[in-house]
Amino acid sequence: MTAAVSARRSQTRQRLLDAAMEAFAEEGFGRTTVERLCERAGFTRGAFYSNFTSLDEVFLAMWEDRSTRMLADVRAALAEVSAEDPGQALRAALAAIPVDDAWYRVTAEFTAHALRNPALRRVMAAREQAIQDTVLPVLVAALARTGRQVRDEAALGRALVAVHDGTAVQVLLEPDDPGAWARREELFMSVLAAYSTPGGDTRDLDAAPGPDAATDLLEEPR
Amino acid sequence: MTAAVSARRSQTRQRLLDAAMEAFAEEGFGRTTVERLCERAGFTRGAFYSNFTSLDEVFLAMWEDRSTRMLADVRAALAEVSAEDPGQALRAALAAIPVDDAWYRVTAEFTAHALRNPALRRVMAAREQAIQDTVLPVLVAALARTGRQVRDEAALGRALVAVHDGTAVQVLLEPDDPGAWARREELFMSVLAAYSTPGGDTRDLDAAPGPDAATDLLEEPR
DNA sequence: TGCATCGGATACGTTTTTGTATCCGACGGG
DNA sequence: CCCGTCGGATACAAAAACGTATCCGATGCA
Repeated sequence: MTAAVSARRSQTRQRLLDAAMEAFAEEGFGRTTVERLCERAGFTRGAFYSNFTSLDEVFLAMWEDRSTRMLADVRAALAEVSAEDPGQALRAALAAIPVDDAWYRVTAEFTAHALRNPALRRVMAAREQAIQDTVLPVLVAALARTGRQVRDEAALGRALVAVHDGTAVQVLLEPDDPGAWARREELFMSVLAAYSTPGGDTRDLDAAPGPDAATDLLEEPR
Repeated sequence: MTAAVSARRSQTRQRLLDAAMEAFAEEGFGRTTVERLCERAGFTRGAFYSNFTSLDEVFLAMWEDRSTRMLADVRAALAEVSAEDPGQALRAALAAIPVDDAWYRVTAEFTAHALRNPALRRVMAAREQAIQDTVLPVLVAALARTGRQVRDEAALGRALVAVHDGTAVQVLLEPDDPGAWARREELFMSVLAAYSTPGGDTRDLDAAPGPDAATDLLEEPR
């Protein structure tokens, strides 16, 4: 009964979600119409309204679907290389979080959308937290293996996400610039270095080098 | 003749552009209709089609208008504090480039749009370059005054822009988190420190500390 | 084999949005 | 003071998008 029939249902639902991803990426969320979305999926509007109630709903469902899948990929990729050095661990994480044209377009619009909707804001914040929770432990462990200690994991996590987002646009906006990728990695490494200290042991925190030290240095020219 | 009459014209044009900014920010570019845009501006569609040919055109014109204005603000703000230390110079620049909710929404969508349109991509790239050209000299000078030298200005410029973009979202997405702003500044300072070396003189570049050093350090655990 | 259910298609009327073609009033020149 | 031009409003027709109400076929169960 519900076994095969519901399988069919979730199949069409998925096809609709996939079509949504395509459509939103190519035409933009706002300019996408229910009709054209259904054309892509090979269904009629009837199917759509049977599975969803609005484009907004699909947007959210699709974004969650995709980013959940992506997070799983990252987890899987990191599980394998977790025993290497920080540079390699970071590169593995970067490789697993693809800098994808289409996905970036969609996420950019979703972000804009989320900035207008508190509920969506929370969804995005939670997702970012999940990404940090996945990536940080591996990175911290790899750093520790080289005798480096992270002082403020939360700050490092946020910094890495910010750098990822910021550099991803640059890379995508200038696909011809070959140096873009190198600069991106360079920045990542710098941040990793700046937010960790060489000491395996916890020395006096206030005196330790790191971001705070940099701030102090720059604040008071001497 | 054309003096007062064209003044009137450019006035309404500007009011339309301002209304576009509002509308795109609140409703999103895609969901904005010519009609509603005109309502905000207090005109009819007639006025719109007399000044523009499509929403896309307005989008571009409006974005260029706003970002040009913003760049002028930055220039003005930096002209005043250029004699201070790097920290203050950076903060001045950050203050002049406002992290504005509405503007961010619009820019996010514009970016997504630009990723689909080569011409717009070039517009955005040029704008980023202009921002870097405005901010970097001041920053480099301020750093030099404290005896610090920037090794790769282009790389630093890109890094700063990336960090700005990346942290701006975070700050906006979590307006309640008081630590967000502090973390943002911390990251900026770290980058500034990582991309400059303490030597006022140019030593052997390959041996100097900095991003490359960090990369090397992390790549080969020892 | 017949029946009930469920997923999706079809068909329909309605509302929005669009773009243009035409009109009106104001302002500048003679 | 009258005329021409220009900016914007009005009016109109066409098209697009919507959401629902209804129908049809397939699948699962008795």
